[in-house]
Amino acid sequence: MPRVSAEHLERRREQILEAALRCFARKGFHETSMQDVFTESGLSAGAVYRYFTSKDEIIGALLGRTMLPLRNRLAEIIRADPPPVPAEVIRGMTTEVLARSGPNGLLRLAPQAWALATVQPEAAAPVLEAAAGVRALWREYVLRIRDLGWIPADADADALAKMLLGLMPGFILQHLLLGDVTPDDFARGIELMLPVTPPGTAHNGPGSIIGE
Amino acid sequence: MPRVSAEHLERRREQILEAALRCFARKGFHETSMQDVFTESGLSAGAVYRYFTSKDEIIGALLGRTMLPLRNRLAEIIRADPPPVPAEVIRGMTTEVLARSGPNGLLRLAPQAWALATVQPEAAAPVLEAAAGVRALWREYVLRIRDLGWIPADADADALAKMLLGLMPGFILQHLLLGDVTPDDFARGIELMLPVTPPGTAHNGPGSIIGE
Amino acid sequence: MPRVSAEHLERRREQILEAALRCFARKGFHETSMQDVFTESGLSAGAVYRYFTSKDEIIGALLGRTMLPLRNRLAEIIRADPPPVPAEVIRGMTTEVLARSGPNGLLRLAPQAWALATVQPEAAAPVLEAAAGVRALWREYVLRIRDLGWIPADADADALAKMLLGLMPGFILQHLLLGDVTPDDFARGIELMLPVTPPGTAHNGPGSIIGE
Amino acid sequence: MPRVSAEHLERRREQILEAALRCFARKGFHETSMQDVFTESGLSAGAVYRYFTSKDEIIGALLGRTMLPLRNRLAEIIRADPPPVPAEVIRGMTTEVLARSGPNGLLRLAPQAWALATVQPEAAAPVLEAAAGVRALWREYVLRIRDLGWIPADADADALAKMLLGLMPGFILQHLLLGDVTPDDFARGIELMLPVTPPGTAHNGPGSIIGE
DNA sequence: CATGAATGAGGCTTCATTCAT
DNA sequence: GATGAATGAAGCCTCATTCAT
Repeated sequence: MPRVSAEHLERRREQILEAALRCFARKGFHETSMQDVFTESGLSAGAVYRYFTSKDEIIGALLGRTMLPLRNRLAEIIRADPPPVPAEVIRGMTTEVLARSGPNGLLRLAPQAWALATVQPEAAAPVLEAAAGVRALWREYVLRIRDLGWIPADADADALAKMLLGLMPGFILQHLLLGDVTPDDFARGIELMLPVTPPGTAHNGPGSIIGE
Repeated sequence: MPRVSAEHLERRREQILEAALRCFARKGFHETSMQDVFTESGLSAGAVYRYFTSKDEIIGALLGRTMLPLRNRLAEIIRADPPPVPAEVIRGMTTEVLARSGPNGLLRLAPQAWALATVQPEAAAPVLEAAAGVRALWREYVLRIRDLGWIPADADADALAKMLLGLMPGFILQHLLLGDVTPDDFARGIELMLPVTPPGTAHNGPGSIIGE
Repeated sequence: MPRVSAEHLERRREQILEAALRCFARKGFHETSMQDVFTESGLSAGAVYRYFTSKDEIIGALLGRTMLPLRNRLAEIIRADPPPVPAEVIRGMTTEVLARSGPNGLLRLAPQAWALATVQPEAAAPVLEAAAGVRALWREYVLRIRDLGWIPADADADALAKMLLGLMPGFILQHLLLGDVTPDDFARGIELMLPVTPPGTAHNGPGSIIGE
Repeated sequence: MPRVSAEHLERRREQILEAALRCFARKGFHETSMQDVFTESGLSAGAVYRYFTSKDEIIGALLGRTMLPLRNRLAEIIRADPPPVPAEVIRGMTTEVLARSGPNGLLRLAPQAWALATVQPEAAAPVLEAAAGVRALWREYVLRIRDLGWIPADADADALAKMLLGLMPGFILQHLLLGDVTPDDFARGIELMLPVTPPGTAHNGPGSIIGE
């Protein structure tokens, strides 16, 4: 019964990863013991080790996913036609951050993923990949609105992509640590800084993409 | 060697803190053992524990300082008269990041500090304080240039401060992890987004503050 | 070897406790390292710590038992019908001391238990309880022989119980330290001091006065 | 200046021993660190180590003294002429125990001394010596009252001495641990057990020796 | 497949003692 | 003589991982 096994295997892995995510979000990678994961997942040590060969593998499996919700959301947002103005993209992204920062939210792991990547070359790979992927999307967006003439034709797309990407950690951290930032704060900030108005549209350009 | 000066004591604390910083920057808080710190500092276990009562206390002493170079630099930059344009402030800050990200650079600890604060309430205090302090400086800057008429009089100073503060983690991370961002990238990005031209000045406004 | 019986668990606890007892009897609580206990028990550190959360808990588990053999023996002795004369009770108790003072004898721990209780409030509880329990038995015995008319009806049962209880530490210490006391010594001493003869048995009834 | 030096030396030693006694009485030998002794004595590490070569030496110096007050008192009491009756001797001794069980009282160390002697051959010597000395005094007393005809001429002096000596640890422990025994309790107990009435004297024989 | 008891290296910290000043 | 900073061995305990059942 290969299919059933594979399914079962996958389901178990998910069960473990979700339990581990809750633990890690609560206590951090190092303060979480495997015992915590066993307890949270309701599985035994042997069971968990049947699906993952080590704690690091569990962390690794989670590491790559950390930025996934943001990446997916960004892809979705910027590929709308016509594309939203920058402020709306930012609003969409920050709203996503809020939605994914709960006890089960992958984004809770983001700061830990960054810290780990800073210090463990082998842990860095999935994080770097994710970052590069998000950055590529920002670049795609910048190119698109540059083509649309919303920003100067000689605007440095790479530099702008780096900066826009760079906005997200700051929002995540301020949300997680200070808890007093809203999507509106960043959206308004961007609006002020990059007050794009698509030619021939009303003052606010395309409508909000939130909940779209 | 008894009866030493208070100065000597302070120097020892610094010696330990610097050694610990190097270790932590290299391996992270958790992967660094106290033995590593003893070795790196050239002191014995007993000596180190004469000055700090625990590993956590060493981490704590470092945590509060992590953002200090940025904070000091920002204060220095924004209080120039006349104040630099945003792009130049950003250039100054990002340049500072580069300067303080070496093996002894406190900023190497920033991501770990964030991660820790996310997960350990008692470690969070110094980090939050530091963040609040830097944000207050950004706010001060925004108010100043708003008063100067460089940005609209109805600009939301708080929101803008949050966004500008939010730029720094993104730069730090991209520098530490991807290593391919330059002060120029962010400065140009900002210039594009917030192309302030102080009334009555030449195109580029106040000169670069780098190296000032 | 998972899924073992509760009985197995209990046996392991006993195994550890017995090993610890041997160590403690030999070297004392403080001079015994946990490593000693691991070695003596033939278990690993992790195994021992699965059953006891700390060295103090092991000591505590032993502390309460220290006086148990004496308490049980005393209960057994005094509840005989008719009760033995005081000298015989003392002989029985001191004989028990001798029997339980070997390398595995709980009584070897008694002096350490007393010393610890003297100095660590949290360790005192089980010791005090045990002492109170034994004293209550002595009081029960005194009341019983008073009712039988072996001692004066106005004899202070509490005072006498305190004194009889007080005899045991002195025997234990002299046995453990000087090694030259026998049950006979104390039995004869008591016989001389409290020469009870149940009425109708011999010519010397209770309350007979020495030197008369 | 040899005399001054010797005096000074002795005074310092006493200062240290008294401080150590307070510490040991409070926390026990092992829980007391040398640092505690430095602090309590107001001396530096170097100073203390000038007068004692090790912690064990300090403990040893105290160990021998532990029973000294009892021994001295017993000698004083039993050598009165005529000797007090047993109940009064016991009353005198237990009263002494009460007087020497305060925070500076050497008797506070007795249980620890016994425990240590039980386990460390080299620490046992002074304790055994002290015990033997006190026992010899009891024997002397027994012989004396036997000669006076207060107890049967064929009474086993050694056995009785062992038993009387054996009473003291029991009183000390009950006082230190349970705190509810009085000299009266033991005196009355003994009176009941060994109601000596010196021939030709009033009911109570020689008066109380307390405070004599 | 699952269980969970067992392993043991390694982490943090204490503390008696020394010795340069 | 006095000081107290420094030493470093050794202690207690945790925890990722394995494997007999």
